[in-house]
Amino acid sequence: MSVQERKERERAARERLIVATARELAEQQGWDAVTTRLLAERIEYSQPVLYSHFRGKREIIGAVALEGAAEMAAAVRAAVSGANSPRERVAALARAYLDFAERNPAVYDAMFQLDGGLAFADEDTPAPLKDAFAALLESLGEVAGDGVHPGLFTEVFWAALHGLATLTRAGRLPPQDTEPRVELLVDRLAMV
Amino acid sequence: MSVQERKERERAARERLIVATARELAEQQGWDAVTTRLLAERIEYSQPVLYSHFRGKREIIGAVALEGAAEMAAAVRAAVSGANSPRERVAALARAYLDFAERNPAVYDAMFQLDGGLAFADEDTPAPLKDAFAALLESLGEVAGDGVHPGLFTEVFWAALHGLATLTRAGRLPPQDTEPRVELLVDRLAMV
DNA sequence: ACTCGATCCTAGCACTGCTAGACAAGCGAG
DNA sequence: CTCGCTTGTCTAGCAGTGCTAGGATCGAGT
Repeated sequence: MSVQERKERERAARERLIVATARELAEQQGWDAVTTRLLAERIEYSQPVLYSHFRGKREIIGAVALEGAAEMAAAVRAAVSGANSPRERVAALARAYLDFAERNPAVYDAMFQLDGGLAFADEDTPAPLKDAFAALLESLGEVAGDGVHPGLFTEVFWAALHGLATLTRAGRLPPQDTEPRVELLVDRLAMV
Repeated sequence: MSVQERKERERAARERLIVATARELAEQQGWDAVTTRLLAERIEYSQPVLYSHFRGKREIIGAVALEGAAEMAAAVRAAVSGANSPRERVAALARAYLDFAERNPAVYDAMFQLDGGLAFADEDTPAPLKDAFAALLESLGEVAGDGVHPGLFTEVFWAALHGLATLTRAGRLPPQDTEPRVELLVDRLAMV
């Protein structure tokens, strides 16, 4: 069975290569440039190979989104761990979130803007997505305030961050005032 | 010159027909279904006619977005006018905003999600967009709180609403808890 | 060494946004 | 009333998209 195991390993490696290449291409030239043809050429295989790994382009986007969710969760947790007061934890979380969105715009798009065919806020939501939300909940739950459901508070805070991230990146908000916006958001929403 | 005037009138009418049909089609079947072919068929002209009115599909989306911005501004102002306390004004504004996004998802997408080729937060931003932001500013500026720039406060509040609207509609947030989310947002952010 | 199944690629389909060039309709001039 | 000409419209087609059927090829197990 060693042969089969090797093939499966190689296959898994190729799948990772597809996802990594798609992500790289999207970050460099935007998701519009991630055509199945160009992606196939970059991984040095023909188009149909992509479809032996994924149902279609949507699933490739979804795979990038899952990868991004795991990274974002880690980034948020790392940022939070360096702060000691609840106020600083929330501020660090907000900055880490917006920073991630700014540095990985294509991944952020894959997660929230594009259709990756992923289920959200559901029982069959993929684990990385649930965990990313959990990472937010861990720090935000403690500042929800009396009588406010931590989950609900996290949703609202997250929505505010998401709004700032998308509107800024789409040119709807001038980018220079990000820091005061974060300050305002944290000061008002979090009960410290 | 009467002949030319008539022609210009007819041409303007056809342009309105294009925008209205695109919007209708998008609301019914989503923007993916708004292909230039189908749109042309619906208005009972051939494809190139579309390109004699707009540079391309982007500009058609942009036209829908401008129409939507005007309507949203009106909806917000109408909702606000019925409330007397600042607290109620802000709450009414928030509900009107989210209500508009929910009832006109395709228009909302044209405004904020899709690329309509419009300039934002810029000097050559089209008037309807500036006015829509002004409509928000009128009611939100008064509850910004001491020492907080009204424009900055409006941006943050708007971003929060935008986040709630998009995440809810994309299935990222369960739709039933919209009202408590609005309550939380208004209670915390607005200084009344 | 050979068979046969897994794996991959070539070629192509239906569709997209967009455009060149042929064609017809309707205007103003004689 | 007729004739040229501008203006407007349509047919046909291009290049590119996601996706797939079917044949070629390669390699593992007998």
